[in-house]
Amino acid sequence: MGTRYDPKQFEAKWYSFWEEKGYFKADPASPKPNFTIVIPPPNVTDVLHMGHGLNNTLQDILIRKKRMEGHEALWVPGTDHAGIATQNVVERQLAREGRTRWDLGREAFLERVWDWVRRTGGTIIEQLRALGCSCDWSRTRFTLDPGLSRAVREAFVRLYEKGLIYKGKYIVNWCPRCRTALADDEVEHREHDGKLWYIRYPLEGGGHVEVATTRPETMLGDTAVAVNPGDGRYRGIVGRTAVLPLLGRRIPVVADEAVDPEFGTGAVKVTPAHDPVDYEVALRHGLPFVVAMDEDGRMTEEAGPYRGLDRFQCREKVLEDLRREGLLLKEEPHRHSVGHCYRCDTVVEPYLSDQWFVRMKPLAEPALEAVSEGRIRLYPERWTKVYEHWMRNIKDWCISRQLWWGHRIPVWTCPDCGEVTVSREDIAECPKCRSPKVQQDPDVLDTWFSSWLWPFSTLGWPEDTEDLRRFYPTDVLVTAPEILFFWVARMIMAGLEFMGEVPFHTVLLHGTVRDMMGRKMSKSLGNGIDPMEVIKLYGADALRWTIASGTAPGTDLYLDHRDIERSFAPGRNFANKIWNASRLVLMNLEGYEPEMAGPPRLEDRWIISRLERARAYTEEALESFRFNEAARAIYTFFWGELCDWYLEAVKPRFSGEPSDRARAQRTLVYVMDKVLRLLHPFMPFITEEIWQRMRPLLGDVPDSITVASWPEPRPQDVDEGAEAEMDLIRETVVAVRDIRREMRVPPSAVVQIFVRAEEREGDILMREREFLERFARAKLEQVGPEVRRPPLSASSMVRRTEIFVPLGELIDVEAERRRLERELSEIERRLESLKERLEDERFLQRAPAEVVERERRRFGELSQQLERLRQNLGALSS
RNA sequence: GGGCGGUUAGCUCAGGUGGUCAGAGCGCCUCCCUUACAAGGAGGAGGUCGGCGGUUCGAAUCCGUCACCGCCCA
Repeated sequence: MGTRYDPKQFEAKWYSFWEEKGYFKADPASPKPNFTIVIPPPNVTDVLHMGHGLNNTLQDILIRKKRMEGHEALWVPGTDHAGIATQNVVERQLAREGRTRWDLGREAFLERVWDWVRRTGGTIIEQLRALGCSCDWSRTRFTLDPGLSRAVREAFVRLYEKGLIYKGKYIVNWCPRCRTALADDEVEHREHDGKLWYIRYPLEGGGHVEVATTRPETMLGDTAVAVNPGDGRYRGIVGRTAVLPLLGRRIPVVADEAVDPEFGTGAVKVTPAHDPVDYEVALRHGLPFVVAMDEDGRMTEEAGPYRGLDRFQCREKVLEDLRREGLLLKEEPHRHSVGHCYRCDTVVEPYLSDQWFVRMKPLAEPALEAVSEGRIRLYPERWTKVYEHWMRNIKDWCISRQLWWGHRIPVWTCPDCGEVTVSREDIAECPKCRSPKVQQDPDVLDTWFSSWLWPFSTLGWPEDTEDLRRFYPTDVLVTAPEILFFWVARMIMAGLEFMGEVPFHTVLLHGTVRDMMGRKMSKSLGNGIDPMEVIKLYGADALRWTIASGTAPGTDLYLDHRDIERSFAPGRNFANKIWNASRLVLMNLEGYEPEMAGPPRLEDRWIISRLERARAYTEEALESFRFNEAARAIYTFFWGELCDWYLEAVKPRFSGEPSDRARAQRTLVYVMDKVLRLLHPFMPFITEEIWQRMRPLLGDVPDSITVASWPEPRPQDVDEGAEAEMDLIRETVVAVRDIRREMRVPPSAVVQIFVRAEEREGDILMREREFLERFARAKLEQVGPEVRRPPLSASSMVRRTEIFVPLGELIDVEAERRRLERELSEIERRLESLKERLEDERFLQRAPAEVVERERRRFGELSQQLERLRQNLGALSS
């Protein structure tokens, strides 16, 4: 074994081994209980980023633990076709060649996207392997696979037949760059410093009305001016006719509750085809809809002289013209939020168009109940409220997208007889009039319309497959809260609607990966950390460790992209510690014969007891998704107890008496085996590497730690006596070390120690004398209740035991005095506050008896210590 | 405008149900290349747990309020 941890030597090797052995492959016929996770499918366009690293590390920890616990563990991997994102990538490539998708035509374009997907779409899947993810790759799915496409059709047709899908002309969010509609939640609102312009609209028959707007270009589509019916200022003009400046269109003044009298002048322009609120107003008042802007964000015929202008150019031109005509009264700074396309960041335009919708209310109700009744639980719990609020206020879901890449809407229209056919299978002729001219709707479905089926479409739905029967519902869904509505909520609806059962019982919502400035890591900001680079430099285990120990429930993970050493070295250092501790153990296991082992010594009982406590804590923390606390429990046990104390304690025994040596070896093998198992879900590679080296000594165990059993509770291992005794030894050692350091005793010098102790403590110290002497670099001269303080000695107290270290010339009386005085004042301080409390009648009456008792005991101990300290301080002067 | 989260050591963060909980890692300082590990060992300094008010015998921990930061929804 090399002296340094070098993950490159073994990570790839073990991953191949696991795959070859088929450990990640779930068997639907197995008698074990299930544990299933479906991966939040990354976009095919994605390369692994830290967000994936976080998301998938957590899933892998859960799935590996359950696998070790003897579950039939299935983690279904796959990717999402990501309609807009993927299409954008290829469109950008085309743009570089000076072409558009229309130049190629639908078929050739799709060919090209498929080409690209086939070439690079698998990248992230390979990268997940490097991370150590134990997915069942034989079940890898893609949302455009034939099976999943069938699922989409089935879902669409069923909803259509139930009357839950309809087509209609509505105002939708339109991205003029992507040339498609977006769902409400695909729009990102951002505060923007804009302006509010005040424009004068003349009234027929004299007078005028002033309106305020943030989007003056839309006035070209105005069909009314509206005021609030309760607004006295405008009572007189309701019902009159205004003349739209620039175009001369005659438009009525109407009164509508939707108008906020506080906004601007209290009178607003109404643009029904380009504003969702105005759209509603128009319906109420029977106003016409004038589409002044087209799907590219250019002005239409209706805009008259502005026809053909881009919306932003048009705004400038309109303002200029109004100014010239003296109709632009003023402009003032105005902060408001502007919607942007979540894929390309273009400013979104409300746009009136024909779209397909899903009626959400009927789907949302059972999904809301499932969470409210606790059939699905969200962690952290606070998300429950967010979920419920959204579900109660749900709006219909616009599912059509004017894209080419995606599932084509399975609706055909016959131009001859007008028949509309919705079908699971493609049709070539109209089922009613046999016309071969039937045409399929050109639009595709929102990507989420396929991913909301993911927990069961990946298992074979709508076929009644063995996998589906066996593995649905899944258990835990691990994802980021950002897609709680996009995805999680809709999966719950789909699961209930199509499977009649919730898709998972637990949703684990983790944080976001951010940089040190709190910004979300993203490629566009250039603040990302490439997980592959981290793996190369520090190993996948180090990466996973950093993630796990940095992930408190629901909190964001902050990483420094400018100093990745700082972020990941701790994980690498821990791995190195594990590596070297294992080397020590393995180097000393020669001639290991467990049957020869003699009785356990104090440290043996102690470390086994501590192991059990660490095990219990880890278990509890993991079951409640407190990954960071589980990681910390293992870390402190391994480093702070096993390495710092136990390994040091047993070293001499390697060359000692054979039965004692065998006992030490046996304990080491036992502890290492167990702690490696506890660590395995976090650091699968290094634990496998070391476990394999120990395996010949472990007896009848599986071929891999991946399928070794998860450590079970062993309450009988907890040994409070051993823990208390070890504490005494450890504290005594620390006390002597303190004195050595304060008195600048050379590290190599051996000091003498005299201990005044009660019989019980004295016996322990005598029994563990070798141990104590080696750790403290000291010689234990005298122990007993009557031991006197030798002259020229430094002293210290461990509970009721006093330790004296005679120093002869080495003693620095002043330093010792300072040391004792420091201790003294600390004890006085604590005594003072204890005294206050114990003199407080109300405390004595109302605090639980055990608390009072504990404080009394503490007070007694401290008083005694104080007394001794004072004596020692006094002795110092003499 | 509504909702949620955060504000704890120089930095990044932990601290399930209120009573040794004032912690970890990194950084800093001192000493040590002791044959598992210098990616290490032994120690140390450093915080009135954002402000104010309240509940309580007792609050970093519960409640209210304010300030700043961030997120979500409209």
